[in-house]
Amino acid sequence: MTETVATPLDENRLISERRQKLAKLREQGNPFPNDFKPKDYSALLHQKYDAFSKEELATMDTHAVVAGRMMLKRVMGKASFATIADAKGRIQAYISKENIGEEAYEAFKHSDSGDILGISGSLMKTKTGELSIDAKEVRLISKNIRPLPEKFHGLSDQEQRYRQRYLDLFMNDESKEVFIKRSAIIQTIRETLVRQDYLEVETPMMHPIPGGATAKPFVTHHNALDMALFLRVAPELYLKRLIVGGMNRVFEINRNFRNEGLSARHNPEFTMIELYESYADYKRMMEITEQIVRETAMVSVGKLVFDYQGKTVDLEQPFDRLTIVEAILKYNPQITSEEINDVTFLKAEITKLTRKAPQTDSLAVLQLLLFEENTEHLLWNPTFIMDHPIETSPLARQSDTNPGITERFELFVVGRELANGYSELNDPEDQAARFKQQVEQKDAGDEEAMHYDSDYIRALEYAMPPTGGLGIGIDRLVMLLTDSASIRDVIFFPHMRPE
RNA sequence: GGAGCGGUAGCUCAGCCGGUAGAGCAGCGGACUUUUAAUCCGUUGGUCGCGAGUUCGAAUCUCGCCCGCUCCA
Repeated sequence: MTETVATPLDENRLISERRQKLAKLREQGNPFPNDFKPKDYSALLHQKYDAFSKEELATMDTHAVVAGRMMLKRVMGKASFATIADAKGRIQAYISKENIGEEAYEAFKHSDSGDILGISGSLMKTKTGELSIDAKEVRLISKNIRPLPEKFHGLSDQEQRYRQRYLDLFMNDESKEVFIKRSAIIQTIRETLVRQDYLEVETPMMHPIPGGATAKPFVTHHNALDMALFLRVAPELYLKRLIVGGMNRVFEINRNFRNEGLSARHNPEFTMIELYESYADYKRMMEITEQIVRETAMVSVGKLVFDYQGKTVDLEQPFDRLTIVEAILKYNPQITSEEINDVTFLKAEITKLTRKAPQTDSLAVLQLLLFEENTEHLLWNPTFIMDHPIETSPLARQSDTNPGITERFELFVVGRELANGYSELNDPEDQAARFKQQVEQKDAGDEEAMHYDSDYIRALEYAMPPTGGLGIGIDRLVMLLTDSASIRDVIFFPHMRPE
């Protein structure tokens, strides 16, 4: 397309050798032709023909046409073997001078690993029984001018795997497998919800008022309107406007953006599913969470009891349901039921663990802080934690029986938060008061506190049906179900500092 | 933000009690018509992450910076 050669990133001798080869190929024709149409996938050929013997194959009509990247090449004089990788696997090609002609064979000998080749011929078995295409035609489809990583050890440099994901994908089958599973997991969630009469929707990614989660947003600027816009930290407030509008069951699978640090569990943009169901509550949301986790596990792992990072996770048993207080007591037997309700004790304990004194006197908030410090990381098998304090749950409905507590849960698996759900707050006056509290916190210097969203209050004033809402971190779910240690292993292009 | 580990040929790695860089694979040339990381012979290839310092001499020691990984906040 373009004639100008951009500054090469890392031009070296091996590349310039191949550029010369490419120049020669250009003299003989187009090294990037687009008239070769593969008709077969390697994996399907294996499925179809692996069972036949060498002799049976010889009598059958087995013509096949494949295209793919040459991963390995073994030249032995007048005959060669090449391993061709296509989208669904690998197949070996037997390429002999006798069958493809002197000129084509010479050209093949000068091909490089990483070249994309088109091969047609009939299926045969070698004397060791490997199904191979006995090539009648071998064509260069697309010339590779960069040397491939080592054929035995492959590409193992983590940094390069993330920065050059395409290399990782064709060099490491396990990596490709993770992303295929990721897609299947998302597809399964869609199907599960659509089957239950949910509608998939899209709401703005750019918000004039950031909201829906306590998090620091990214800011950008709209030139024509000359105003600040925030990349969304959550779609929640827009999805609930749709509930007000009478869309009974909605979900959205999309990106959220949070302006915080990077880690093995955090990428600045990450994928969440949020769903809202009218006339449901947080208990129904716990049920649907269990259903989604189990169905996606069956699709990607194939079973409900499996290992994550060398330790068994059991998704088969009903997920444990504990209040924050129950969880602390269960996992910290040295703490008594008197101490757990003693503000002075809680403050001292938290100060000991975090080396700084908590800024609150609220019993429920102190219990939550202690939970985060000494219990959260211990919750290996799936556990719903319930009864979150009203102060830290500004969008959740207050308990009818337990003032100061909301009808909320978080699901923890392998020591990490995986999902968060609640009965939604649909009382516009209560919501307005909660927003005001958030604004006070923001004014006091809390960068993560929410803004007052008067348009959202207006929406609630038109009456929102009682609603259950749920958010599941897709990246973390995929990590769990693909045994991935880092979020970077389940995101194609994780955020990296510039090279 | 802090601590630890790492960055050496295209890739995977060795060398690190200082003496001016090595292997395997890949590449190039040659032999070879059933290989499987093919084999055999020959051969090319390096700002040792970047910058300063110590030293007669630094991949190696010291300091600063950059990038990555892990853990912690």
